[in-house]
Order: sequence, then structure tokens, then C-alpha cells
Amino acid sequence: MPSLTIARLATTAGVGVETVRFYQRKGLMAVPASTGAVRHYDEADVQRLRFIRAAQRAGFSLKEIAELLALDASEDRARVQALTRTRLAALDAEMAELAAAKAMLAGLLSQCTSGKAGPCPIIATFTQSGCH
Amino acid sequence: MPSLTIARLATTAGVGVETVRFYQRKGLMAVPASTGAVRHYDEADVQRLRFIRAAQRAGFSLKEIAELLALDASEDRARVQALTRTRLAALDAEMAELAAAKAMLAGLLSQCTSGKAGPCPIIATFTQSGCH
DNA sequence: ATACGCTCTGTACCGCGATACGGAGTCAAG
DNA sequence: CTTGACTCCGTATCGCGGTACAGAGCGTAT
Repeated sequence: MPSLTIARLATTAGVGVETVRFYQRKGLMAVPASTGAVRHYDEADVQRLRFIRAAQRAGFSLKEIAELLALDASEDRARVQALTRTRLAALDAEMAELAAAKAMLAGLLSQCTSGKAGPCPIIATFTQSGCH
Repeated sequence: MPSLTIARLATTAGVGVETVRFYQRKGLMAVPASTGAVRHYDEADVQRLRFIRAAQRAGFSLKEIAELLALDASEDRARVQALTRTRLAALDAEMAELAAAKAMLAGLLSQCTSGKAGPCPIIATFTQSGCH
């Protein structure tokens, strides 16, 4: 059985040792009740860390991830789906915001590049209220 | 001339009083050297606050916004354009991340919804490394 | 057996963007 | 001229996601 130290666990999962301990404090991972004074970790712990990173990439907060992990045990699919739908809606909103910001910046950049002297229109446009 | 108290300035610009003071401390706004003990603000201050909010919506950090505001005075268009291009690239990267996360979550949600009992595939998929 | 490196525990600190609060001063209406 | 609302100023606190570090313990290679 693969028994890892915390450092090997961390590097295997691509996080820092301090981050592992941080997640333990936050209740995202159990602290293994180990033989002696040094804890040992296994593949399940690596998986758990990978889960956390993947869920973070999907925009879940650590608090939400903690809930997802708890739900994993209770098999409450409805709740998992609800959280996922909420996150999807938030992603849509975030994408719309980014798209609007991008369109604005792109337009301004071309204006500013083509213009001559004087104050850059980017600044001026931000200052006028109807900028998005 | 419209002379506003800090509270009226804040509500006009849609921020909190404490936020105005916070921006002053951060150097984003000058503290007006006022007559007597109570400061007075005008339309230019409202514009400046609006600028800050607009630039924030475009994803600039307060530090970057401070630089943009400084550049507004110096009319360094090249630098403004550089900052804008950097921000545009960052926006593209963020949008790509969000799109990937959204695609993954949407796929998982349909799987999880259509499935029967047992552990939700959403959790399982996160746990397997190749999740996006 | 001892030196070295890793681990454990606790606490402090970081950056970001605010937000809260206490105590004193000021201003305008009643 | 008092009362109540607002202002000023400094400092503390918050939430988030970590990161750092000190001091003590353990474990293994030499």
C-alpha cells in the first residue's frame, strides 16, 4: 500500500505542504490518526486533493467544496445538482461580464491607438457613466 | 457649483462612505483640502469614483487603476494601451477557463440528472485527474 | 549515536477590497 | 443652545485562500 508523507502527498497532488494543512484545518480533509507521530497518506488523499483543485477550477469556493465532499458521502444527488446549477448560472453571469468588459476594452484600444495627441479616450470613456 | 458631503458623494457614485475614505488612503483619490473641518466634493470626484468602478468592472485591480489615473494626467497613451492589452489578454484567458469549467459542469449535470442511484458522477469525475 | 531532514503544532502574516467602530469635532434645524 | 445627524481620523476586523515561521519531536542513513 502506498503510504505517503505529507510532503510527498502535496507534491503528488501539486499543492504545497502548508496548503494541505490549511485544508485540514478547514475541514476539507481529515487528519489521519496515524501510527506514531508522523501521519501517513494514501491514494485516496491524493484523489481528494485533486478533487479540490478540480472543483476550484470550476469556480467553487472552498466552503462549497466542503459541502460537495460531505455530499459525496451522503449521496444526495439533488443537492449536488443544485449546487452545480447555481455554479453554472454564476459562470454564465461571469462570462457575460467578462465579454462586456472585453468588448469595451477592445473598442477603446482601437480608438486610442488610431487617435492622435491629447488624453487617451480609454480614460475619458471610463469616466463617462455609460461605459458598459 | 455642486458641493457634496462625503455621504452624498458616496451615494451619488454608488459606493459607501468608508469605501471613499479607503480609496483616499490608497491614493486613488485626493483628499480635498477643504474650508473648515468638513471636506467638500464636486462632480469631478463623482466622475473619479465612476471611473474606478468602471475600471474594476473591466477587471483592473486598484493598483492598476491608480496607475491609469496617474497616466491620465501624464497623457502617456502608450502605457495606457499596454495596460489595456494586458488586461484584454487576461480577460481572454479567464473566459477560456470559465468556458472550460462551464462545459465540464454542464456535461456532468446532464449525466448526473439522467443517472439512477449511487454516487453522483459529478463527484467521481472531479476525483479522476483528467477532468477537463 | 548523532546529524540532518522531514513532521507536527500553533500562531502570525500576506494581498485584496473593503467594512466597522470608537471618540471627538462640526454643522444646521428647531 | 441643545440635540441629533453627519464628519473626521485612526485603528481593527472581515472573508478569502493561502503562505511563513518558530520550536519541538521523530526517523533514518551514516
